[in-house]
Amino acid sequence: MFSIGEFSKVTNLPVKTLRFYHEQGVLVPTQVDSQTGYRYYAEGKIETARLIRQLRKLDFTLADIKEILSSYHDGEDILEYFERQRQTVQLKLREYRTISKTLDQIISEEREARVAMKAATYEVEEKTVDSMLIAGVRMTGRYSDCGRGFAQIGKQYGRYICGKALLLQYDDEYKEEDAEFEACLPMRQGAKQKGTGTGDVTVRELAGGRCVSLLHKGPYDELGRSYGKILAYATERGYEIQRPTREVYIKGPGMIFKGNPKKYLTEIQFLIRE
Amino acid sequence: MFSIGEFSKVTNLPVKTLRFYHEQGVLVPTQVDSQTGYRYYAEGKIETARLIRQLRKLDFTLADIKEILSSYHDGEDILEYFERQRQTVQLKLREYRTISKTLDQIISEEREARVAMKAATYEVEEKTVDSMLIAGVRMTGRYSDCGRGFAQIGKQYGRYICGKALLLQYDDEYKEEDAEFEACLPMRQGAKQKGTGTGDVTVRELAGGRCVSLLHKGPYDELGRSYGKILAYATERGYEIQRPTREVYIKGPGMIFKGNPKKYLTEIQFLIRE
DNA sequence: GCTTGACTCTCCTCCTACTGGAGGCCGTAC
DNA sequence: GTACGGCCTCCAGTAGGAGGAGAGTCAAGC
Repeated sequence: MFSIGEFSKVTNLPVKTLRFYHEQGVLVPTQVDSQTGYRYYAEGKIETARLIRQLRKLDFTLADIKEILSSYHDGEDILEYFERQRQTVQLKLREYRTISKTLDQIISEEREARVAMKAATYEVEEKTVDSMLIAGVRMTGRYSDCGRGFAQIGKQYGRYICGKALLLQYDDEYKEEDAEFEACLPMRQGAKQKGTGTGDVTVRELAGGRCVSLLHKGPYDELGRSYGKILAYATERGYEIQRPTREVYIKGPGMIFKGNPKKYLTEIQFLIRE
Repeated sequence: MFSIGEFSKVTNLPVKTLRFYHEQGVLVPTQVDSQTGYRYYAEGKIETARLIRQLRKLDFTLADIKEILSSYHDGEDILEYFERQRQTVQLKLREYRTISKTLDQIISEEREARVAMKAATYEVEEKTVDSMLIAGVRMTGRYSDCGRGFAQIGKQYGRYICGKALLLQYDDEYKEEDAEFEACLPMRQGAKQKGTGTGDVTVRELAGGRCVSLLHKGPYDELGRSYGKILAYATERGYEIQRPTREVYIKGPGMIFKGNPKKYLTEIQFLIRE
């Protein structure tokens, strides 16, 4: 017979835990001195303790363990317990996988935005953009409603998204109310048109080409100034601007944080005919 | 201003939870009626509530959320919180992955054993065994000490194990005390000799071939009877038995459960020269 | 002004699997 | 005599709520 302290050393279970297991009826001492209340464990209990430790490592609850220990003598229903446990664990696993992915995405987005912020000159530049696969929703109304479009794409093609949101503007002039635009998200290869073609989300290749580009830092209602600047640049050089023009949301109100509008970063792109 | 019930509907947070968040100082109502104690939330709190929900979905603790919410106004330390959180989540993810794997392994072993139990005829059979890659520990002593050998292999090559444990017996006769045997575990391709060759664990190909085989059901100390049976069969047919002979532990005392010795299943294999 | 039913309040307990600590009993060694 | 180690019970706390009791409050209908 072991005293609780000795048994604790033998089984690697803390004394507190042994007392707790006794209270819960999971691992009952062989004998309890009715005078002193001292617990004594027979040698055979070591095996039970080992078993409990193993099952706890597999994240079984104490209630399950108690059941397993009692039904264990009978027969072979053990497999069922393990299968149920596997289900439980798989569930948690999936949860954490999702969380981990989301966290990774947020972190890398934030990092990219930070790099872009550092490298930005806020001067008009000329560069080449590649063509890319996009999913887009054509809308008419206020620009501020574009969020609904992004949400719709996210819902249908969420797992294909592979870059920053952009907006295609089809109007020749600035319109407050009935603007024609398209909310777009870049897609990974493999994204395919899903809808029946009721005109909601279309997946297609967006052509690239030579363009003038300007980074705008600040809230969206100050975009006008930057548009003036880039337009002046293009006109000065006699560039012919192709519709639709593009806005790329390098850093805006994210999924989690709305962030500070003064730190929003938007790239304006005018594709030009050469 | 919303009452707690209205705010609950707007934010999809249970009333209980809102009260709890108030108590914890995470989401404090805009105003509390000092007479009635009624909580009232301004519209601006909806955004905060949404943010808290998102962060909870990412498994941040309430304490973290409280900190994030307060430091959020200042600036950009947010990334650090997310990185720490990712670490935490990765840890849990790894834990559950390990558990899930172990559970899968136990379940499939148990299933296999059950199938073997059903299909078993307990008659001597002739069959062909394939050659396989094994890790083995040569030992001298009692058979019952073989557990130490398996443990040693498990420690060094645990992740390569891909089948049932087996025992090679090098003696010509049955020995109680100074038996010569080797505890072996089948290895996946890719397992390579690790040790410096002090003679502990060796990894090598174990040749296959034609053999006579008998399934023994019951405790190990009753193996003798089955050995008698298979030996009689081989002698009768004039087969020449090759050393070492083999025992394959189809079902024995598992990692978790010792199980009922009466249900242990062991295959005896005698390779024969043709 | 009164009643009724829906809301809301505080306070308590419960969940899991322990951990930490206070205060006290028992036996032994010095 | 006392210091020490081992053991006991009981209480509190952890994270993030859920469930419920009993009492007060609000708004609408009569």
